[in-house]
Amino acid sequence: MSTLEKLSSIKRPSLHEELTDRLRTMIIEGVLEADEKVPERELCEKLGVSRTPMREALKVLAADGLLTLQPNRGARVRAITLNELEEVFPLMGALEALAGELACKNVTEKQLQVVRKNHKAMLACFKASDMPGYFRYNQLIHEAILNAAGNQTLTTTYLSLAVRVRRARYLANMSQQRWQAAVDEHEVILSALEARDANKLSAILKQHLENKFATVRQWVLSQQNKPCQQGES
Amino acid sequence: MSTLEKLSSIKRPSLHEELTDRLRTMIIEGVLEADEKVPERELCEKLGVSRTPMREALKVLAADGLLTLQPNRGARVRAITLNELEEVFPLMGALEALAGELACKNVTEKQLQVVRKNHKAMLACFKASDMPGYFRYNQLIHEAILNAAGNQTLTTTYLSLAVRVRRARYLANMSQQRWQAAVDEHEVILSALEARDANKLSAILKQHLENKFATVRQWVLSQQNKPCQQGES
DNA sequence: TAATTTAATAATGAATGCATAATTCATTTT
DNA sequence: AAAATGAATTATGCATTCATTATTAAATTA
Repeated sequence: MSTLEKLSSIKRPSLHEELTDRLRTMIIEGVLEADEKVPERELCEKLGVSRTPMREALKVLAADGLLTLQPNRGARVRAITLNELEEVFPLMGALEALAGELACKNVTEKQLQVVRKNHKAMLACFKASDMPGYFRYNQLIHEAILNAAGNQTLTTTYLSLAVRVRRARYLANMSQQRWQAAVDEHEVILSALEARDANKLSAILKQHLENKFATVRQWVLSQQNKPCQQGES
Repeated sequence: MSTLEKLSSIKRPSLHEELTDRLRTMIIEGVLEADEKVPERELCEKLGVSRTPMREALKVLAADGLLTLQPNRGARVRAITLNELEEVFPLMGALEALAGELACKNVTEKQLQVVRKNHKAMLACFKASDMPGYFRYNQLIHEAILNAAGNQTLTTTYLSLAVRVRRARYLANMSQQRWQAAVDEHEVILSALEARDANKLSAILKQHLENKFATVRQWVLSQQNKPCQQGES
C-alpha cells in the first residue's frame, strides 16, 4: 500500500484544454501573429482535431482576452494596443506590490532557495547573452515570488494579465543597458525578499515593472508604425 | 442621411454568448446552487438550445472560475471556499484602492452626477427596506466608480473577481446595523469622490469592502456548517 | 444478506453534417 | 473603366450523431 499511496492520479486533460494551452503558447510566442485571422479549419487539420474542441478553445481564449471573436467572421489574435498597455500597467503594478507584501510575510526558507537558484541561473544566462534562457528564469523568479505570496487567486489574476503583454517579440528590443539594469534590479529584489522588507520589495517590483513596460511600450509603438505586414507565407 | 448616421449597428450576439450571460446570472442569483451538478442535457432542453453552444458556454464559465469541469463527469457550480474568500479579499482591496485613486483623478462632472443619482436611489431603497433594490443601486455605484477610473481592464478584472463572491443568498445575512453602517460608508464614499480626495476614497473603499467581506465570510461559514442540502425538487 | 461482479443505462467528448452568413469573383450596368 | 449587382465559393454557427466513459441497476457469489 505504501507505494500505492504515492501514485498521482492519471490526468487526461480533455482535448479542448490541451488545445487552449497550445494555442495560448502559439499566441504568446508569436506563431500566431497579432491581428492575424485564426484559420480555424487549417489549424484543425494541422493539429489533427475536429472543429468542436477547437471552437471551445477559441471561446475560452476569447474570454481570456487573447482573441476577439467576430460573429460569423471567425477569430483574430487580439493585438495589444498602446491604450490597453497603459491600462494594464497600473493594474499589474498594484498586483506586484501586493504580491511583494504578502511574499515578505509568508515566504519560507525553501521558497527563498528556489528564488536564489533561479536567480543564479538567470545571471548565468545574462553573462552568456542567452536571452531566451534569461527570459525563462526571469519568469520563474516572478512566479516564485507570486508563489511565496501564497495567494493562488492573485497568481492566476496576475498571470492572465501578464500573458497579454508577453508576446515574445518585444524582447528583441531590450538594449544591453536595459538588460544590465534589469539584472541589477533583480539583485535588489532578491535582497529585499531575503530581508523580508515589504516596503522595499513592493517599491522595487513596481520600479522594475515600470522599466519593463517602457521597453514593451517602445515595441508596441514600433509595431504600430509598420502596420499590416501580415502573412509571411 | 442625417437620420441614418445615428443608427447603431445591429448586434446579434451568438448563442453561446447569450448562454454564458444567462448561466452566469443563474449562478449569481443562486438558481444554480453551489456544488450542484449542472444538468447539461436538462438545461439544453429548458433553454431550447443544443449541446454545442451550451458546452462552449460551460467552458468559458469554467475558465472564469464559476464552474469546475470534471473530465467525463460534467460541470459543477464552484462553491466559494473560506480559503478562496480570504484570497480574493486583499486582491479586490488593492483593485478598489486603485480604482478610487484613478477615479479621483479622472472623474467628470457627468459621471459624478450618475453616482449621485444612484446614491439617492439607493438611500430610498434603504428607507423602504427594499434590499434587492438597494443591492442593485449599490452595485451600480461601484460600477460607476470603476467607470470613472477610466480603466476598462481594471473594470473587467475587478468584476470577474466580484462575481465570485456575488452569490445573492448571503444578503439575507446582513443585519440592520450593518446595513445602516454600509449606508453611512457610502455617504463618505460619495463625499470623498466629490472632493477628489484620493487617499480618503481609497481608504473608505477598502474599509467598506472589509466590512462587506465580514458579512460574506459569515455566510460562507454558515453554509459550510449545513452541508449537502442540495436538491429542492 | 452483504459484497462483488456483470450488464444496462445514461452522460460526456468529439466528429460530422447541414443551414446560414460572409467573402470572392465574375458579370452586368452606367 | 469604375461601380454595382449577382452567383459561386468558403467559412461559420449550430444541431446531430457516434464512440467512449461513468453511473446505476441487476445478478451472482460468498
